[in-house]
Amino acid sequence: MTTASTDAALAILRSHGERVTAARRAVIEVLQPHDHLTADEIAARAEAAAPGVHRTTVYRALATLGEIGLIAHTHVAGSATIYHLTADSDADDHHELDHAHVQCTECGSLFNVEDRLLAPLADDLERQIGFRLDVHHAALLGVCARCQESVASD
Amino acid sequence: MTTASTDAALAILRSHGERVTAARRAVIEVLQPHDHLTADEIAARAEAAAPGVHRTTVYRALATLGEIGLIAHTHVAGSATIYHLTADSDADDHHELDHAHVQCTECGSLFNVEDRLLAPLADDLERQIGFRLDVHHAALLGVCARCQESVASD
DNA sequence: CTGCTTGCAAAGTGTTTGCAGGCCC
DNA sequence: GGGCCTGCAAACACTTTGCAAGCAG
Repeated sequence: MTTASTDAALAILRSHGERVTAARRAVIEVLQPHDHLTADEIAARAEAAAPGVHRTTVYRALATLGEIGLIAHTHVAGSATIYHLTADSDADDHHELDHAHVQCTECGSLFNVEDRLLAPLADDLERQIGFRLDVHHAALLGVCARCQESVASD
Repeated sequence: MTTASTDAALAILRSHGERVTAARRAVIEVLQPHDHLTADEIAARAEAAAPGVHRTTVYRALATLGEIGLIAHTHVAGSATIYHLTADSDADDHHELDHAHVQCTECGSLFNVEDRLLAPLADDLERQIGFRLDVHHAALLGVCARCQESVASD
């Protein structure tokens, strides 16, 4: 399950003139089953596939893979950025539909929002100020259903 | 220009059982003319009104004023949170319409987006998953018109 | 072999916390 | 005066950078 799509991703890596290393392979493999991991979580789990991978290396691998477009990241308010594979990186494409993230400022939970819901907004922005919105790049904030009884803060 | 609305804000502060101090007054005054300041920028400018105000104190003042609802903040990707007064805090209410922020991942520029554009999305989220969106709380990311010729990164 | 990648250490942001003293009410 | 606020120092979480050694191609 991992190997097939991982190899596809590595092939893309190579085709961009980048070297295939244990660290980069580990990062991709770790992201396969888990979509919302922080750099530290990735580093921790990568230990299994590539003992000794340093957090620094994970950050650098994430940057490289991100430039190529194999992975993307989402900024979440007040805590670590989360990373995920893009559809491109997954040969099997058994991926769920692309989605944006909304985060509850109370409990921190992340929810997925279908891109479709954000399309009208993106269109408006493009038309009005020429701004090309990337709906995946930052989490939208608010309060989830479960937390709406409690008071608000951050 | 500052004094009138500042006093109104301070009255609200007092009415919440909080003490009115030089540091808190300075934070409010500094935010009056400038809407998008980071904690550090606020601390730097507050020096004028209240010499010696420490960054730490600014953070604590911002937290307190935020809990009361006099100010709000917006998380921007990869850099410092920006703070602004809320409509409540401004007696004169000569405020521009409330707006959300979109940020260019290339040049870092911030743009305002009328809340109106985000209303349909907020409604959808509320209906579908009971999530109450706070459109002001995090900046949306994308690429501005001027930067769209260049390549992308972050 | 050439030089892209890595590991380590250290620095860099942005923000928070512990504690003693100071000021608002 | 009592206790909330402040200043200072230090710690904190996350991320980046410099440099010598290592491995991919």
